[in-house]
Amino acid sequence: MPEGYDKYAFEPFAVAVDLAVFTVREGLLQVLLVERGQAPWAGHRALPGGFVRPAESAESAARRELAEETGLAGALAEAVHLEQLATYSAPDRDPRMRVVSVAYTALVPDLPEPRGGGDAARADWVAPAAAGPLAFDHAQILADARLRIGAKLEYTCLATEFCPPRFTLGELQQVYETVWDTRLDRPNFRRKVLATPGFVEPVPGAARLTGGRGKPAALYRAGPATALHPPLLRPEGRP
Amino acid sequence: MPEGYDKYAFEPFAVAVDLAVFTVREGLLQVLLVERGQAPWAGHRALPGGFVRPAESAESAARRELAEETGLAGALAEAVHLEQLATYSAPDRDPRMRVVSVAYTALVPDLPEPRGGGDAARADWVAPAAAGPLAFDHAQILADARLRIGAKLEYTCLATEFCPPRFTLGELQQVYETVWDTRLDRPNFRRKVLATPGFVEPVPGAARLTGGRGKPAALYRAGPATALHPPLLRPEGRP
DNA sequence: CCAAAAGTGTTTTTGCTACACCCATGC
DNA sequence: GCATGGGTGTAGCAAAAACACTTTTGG
Repeated sequence: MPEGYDKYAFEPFAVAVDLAVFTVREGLLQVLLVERGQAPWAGHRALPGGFVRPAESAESAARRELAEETGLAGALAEAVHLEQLATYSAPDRDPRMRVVSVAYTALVPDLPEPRGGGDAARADWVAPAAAGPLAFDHAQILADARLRIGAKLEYTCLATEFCPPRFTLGELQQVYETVWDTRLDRPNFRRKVLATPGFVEPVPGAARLTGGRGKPAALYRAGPATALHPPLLRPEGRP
Repeated sequence: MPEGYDKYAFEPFAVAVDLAVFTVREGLLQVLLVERGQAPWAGHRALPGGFVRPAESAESAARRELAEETGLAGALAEAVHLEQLATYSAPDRDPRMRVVSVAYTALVPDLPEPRGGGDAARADWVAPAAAGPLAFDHAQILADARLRIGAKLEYTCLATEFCPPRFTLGELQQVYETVWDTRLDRPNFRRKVLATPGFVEPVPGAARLTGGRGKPAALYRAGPATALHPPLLRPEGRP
């Protein structure tokens, strides 16, 4: 680009962010979706998102939108795991103008009801299978995000992001079982998790909690580790 | 965005692609870099790249730039492994205007000399450590790309992308050793690779080849598999 | 007492590591 | 012959799968 380049010479690009915010609720992996009130794709569900402002990065925009859509307070919103997924740039993905969208994946624990914020009518937790046709290329983004999460559970400590600050190993196992849609052997799962230094730490004050009937479970919190060595492979070769 | 939104109201964004093209040459992992002839960052090396045109996607732009910079013919350029890495969007990453860059990673076998094409003076293969300070945030992009490649060798069949169409298991092992900067046990490596269905296939016509002295090695080609189950973990916990 | 969920122990199997060893070629 | 790189065999160890079993709660 030469010095005297005219930055207004071309049809301009807009840069947006789209968010795939996941949680585990009622034994299902659910995603936060908004209902579009206006054309195009009026009446369809869509991923929450918005445009990147002139002075902010895509990551900042994503975190701002996340706070708006989930209604989380600032300090809480900053603790949420947010990760860039991919960028979608097909020339015709938005009929209004050329929009390049940077998609992010966020993982949150089971929150109180989401607040519909910003320009979107309301935001709801929906199981991806029951979402119906999505606006734009959001079905593709959602599918990519789902694949990525499943893969990352294998070799990172990401699963704890779905859990509240204090959780039981049973809850953690349910996260894996929900995301992978498999059953895991409890004794073996337990050993694997506890054998990985820094994955989870026991809460020292002998605290316990019961999820109904059954023996009370010990409480853990997320540890400082971020990677899982060796990985926790999902059973895949077996029926 | 309301219907009557003025697409020219804001300072426009430009969308670019940057390419981290890797190869394994002379026992080193090398990357394709161009030398910048003009400000900003004149005289510094940079990743090859360019702007996304109004009618193309970022992926198309990346493939176009790849063909231009490497001088590969069309059919060959399409076979090259090209993968989106991440998008870099810090507001001040380019002093001229707001540029959001979608970075791609490409893996190519040891090619004949690269051709300097397009607006860049010339392109050269350089070992990342010997590249000197890079323009813009390209050092960050390069570091991210390097990490990603190392990780992907563990659980994908990507290593074959560094090899010519017909290769020996010794060459494949050298790819791993070069990227990971470790030594691997030949018998065990061999077994792992051959035990993974679809990773490599023997070239049936008992073809062989010698890289100098020593026993001639059997030739293989890349198989249809794309993932590695179980993964080929790099020795990391051991001295 | 029974069901349900947490937690412990044990056996079997698998896969990986680390070597030792043979084969074919150039010098 | 000998150095060099390709290819095969094998013993030992360690992790993981499968499953039996005990513990502690609610009804």
